[in-house]
Amino acid sequence: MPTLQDVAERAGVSLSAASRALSRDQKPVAAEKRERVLAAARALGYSANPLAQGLSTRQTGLVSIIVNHIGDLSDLDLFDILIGRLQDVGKQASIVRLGSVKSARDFLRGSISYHVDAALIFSDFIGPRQARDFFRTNHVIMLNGRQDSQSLSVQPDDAPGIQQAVENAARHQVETATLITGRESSELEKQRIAFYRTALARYGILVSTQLHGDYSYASGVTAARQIDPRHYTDAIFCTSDAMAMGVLDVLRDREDGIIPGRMRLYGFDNLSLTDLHSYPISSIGFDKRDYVEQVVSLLVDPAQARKGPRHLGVPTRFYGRQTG
Amino acid sequence: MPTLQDVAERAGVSLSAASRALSRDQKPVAAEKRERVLAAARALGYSANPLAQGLSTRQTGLVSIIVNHIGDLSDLDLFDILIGRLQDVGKQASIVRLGSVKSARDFLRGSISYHVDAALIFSDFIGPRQARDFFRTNHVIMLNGRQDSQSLSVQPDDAPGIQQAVENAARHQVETATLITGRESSELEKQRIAFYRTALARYGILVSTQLHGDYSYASGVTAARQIDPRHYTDAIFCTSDAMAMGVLDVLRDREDGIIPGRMRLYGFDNLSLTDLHSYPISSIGFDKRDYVEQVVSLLVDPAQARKGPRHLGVPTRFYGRQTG
DNA sequence: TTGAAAGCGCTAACAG
DNA sequence: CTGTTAGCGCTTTCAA
Repeated sequence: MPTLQDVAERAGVSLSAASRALSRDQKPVAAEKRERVLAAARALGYSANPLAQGLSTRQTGLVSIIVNHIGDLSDLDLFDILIGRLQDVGKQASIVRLGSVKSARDFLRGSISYHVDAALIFSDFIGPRQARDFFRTNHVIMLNGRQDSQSLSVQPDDAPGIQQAVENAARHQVETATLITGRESSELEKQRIAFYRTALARYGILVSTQLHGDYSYASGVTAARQIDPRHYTDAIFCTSDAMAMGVLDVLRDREDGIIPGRMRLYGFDNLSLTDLHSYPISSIGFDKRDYVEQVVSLLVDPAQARKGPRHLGVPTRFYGRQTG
Repeated sequence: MPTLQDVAERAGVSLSAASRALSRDQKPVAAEKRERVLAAARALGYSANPLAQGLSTRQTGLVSIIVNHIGDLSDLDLFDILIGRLQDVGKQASIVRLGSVKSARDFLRGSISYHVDAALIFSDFIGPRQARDFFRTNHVIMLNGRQDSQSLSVQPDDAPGIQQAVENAARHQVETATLITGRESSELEKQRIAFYRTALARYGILVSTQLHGDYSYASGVTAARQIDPRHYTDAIFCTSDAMAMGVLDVLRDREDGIIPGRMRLYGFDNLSLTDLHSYPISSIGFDKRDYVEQVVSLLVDPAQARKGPRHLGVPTRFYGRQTG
């Protein structure tokens, strides 16, 4: 592998001149010299060693994405866009799956993830304080809904989407609703439930039942089976599309049937799976590209990020499909 | 951040002694000295800088996963297991999404991915020769079905699963079948189609039609709409589950109905989505954990890998569900 | 066993 | 603008 030294020699310049010529920011180099260096680099097939660069500059070009595990359907669409955009701005994505790790801190400390330019925290195992302790970079972006005054974060604003969904229900004469939620341990989920209840109350819709799941398809199936058919309800609001899918499949099997007409079903996340003909579930979600842009904006200009608003929001909206 | 220097000073030993004491392989150090070093490291909360280590050892602990894009449903289950196992063996996964990159080579050269311990090629944009050119490591594992005598690879063996699926069809008196395939530009797909045709011929099942899709749900829908209802067929074999899902949704809407009874439907990939009640599609697939173990086995012991068989296989099998 | 010292490849002060 | 030089933090000879 050719080194910068080789390039410098071939171009007949000093090491530092070569370094400056190849630097991505404008450094003082005679135009003619720069040309010779670039030519030499090209001829040799030179490419800088990022490890050596990182050792000097403390920048690795790596961004860690910290998740519990992947396969949560709701994340997939997002990650593809996110990783693509990271690459656009010259960053590499490294995925850390905390689910299979005993101690997150020890694991991270030993790995290159400790030295990333930024860490994007999706895992709800990690709070803002821990996150700062877990990474050498002070550039941590909380995306799990947890945050404090020091941290940076991007968060969907659930209120508008929920408001729109409930308004849609009201417009269709819904009078009583069932709420199927996820883990109430999460602050985010608590807040979300509050939004639903407020919006429903505003339109005079009665919450007849509230059931708990864990966001998964299976838990949606379980919850739906608990709904007493004699206990009338006009609409079911789920805090994840996966649960709504489970609910839909159970309701289809029941003789009293469902949609459209008898009952309305609303999901959450706006998964691309809801485009499948068998799961035409009305949902609530945010624009993924918009969200990713917010994240990237915090990433590309750390200084700016520290001055501007630290907590960015992305509005959700209602996506109507057959079930709502 | 404490450095090795700090640890050495605190322990009252030389830099190199500290290095040896902390090394993961057995290096000659007096037992008592080692203890002091370890204690000092613990006290200081020391953790080695992987960049500096990498600069010396040329090992980064990073493994690149090269894909076209993520979101191909068939990969998701696999990646979760893969990333988890990589972490188990002390490697970090970095995902490179080629879809959004103009020149793969230039992109990789400039990034830390060029210096990874190993590269796992899922993207079918890259052949074995290019792969060797694209990474500094000679440790490239082809997982896209492309390979040559020099490369390492892991590949599902499609034959047994296809054989079993066709046998299942034959046992249920299937006499004519429709084949819905993906891009025939791929060698892998060509071979797969050959397996289907051979197996079908063996049982005297006639292939009445062959249609082309691109593995996606949408293309399955399109293909299914092209099937002439008057043109009788007992079974449809799709080379992806996503296409089979599209087919199923179209057939459901048709008055002549489908499954069970009239027609059998077989997918490919054994997606976890086929566990959804609405898509109970019989499929063909391999054991994901088994597959990942093969990959990891090539990874952990490079020397061994170079001696043993370079091309590892994982058998597929038939997974019966409602449609088959 | 041990420690001094020479790198690994690059960047950034610093003095011209 | 330029070249010299001192690191970045760690591993690994090499003599002792």
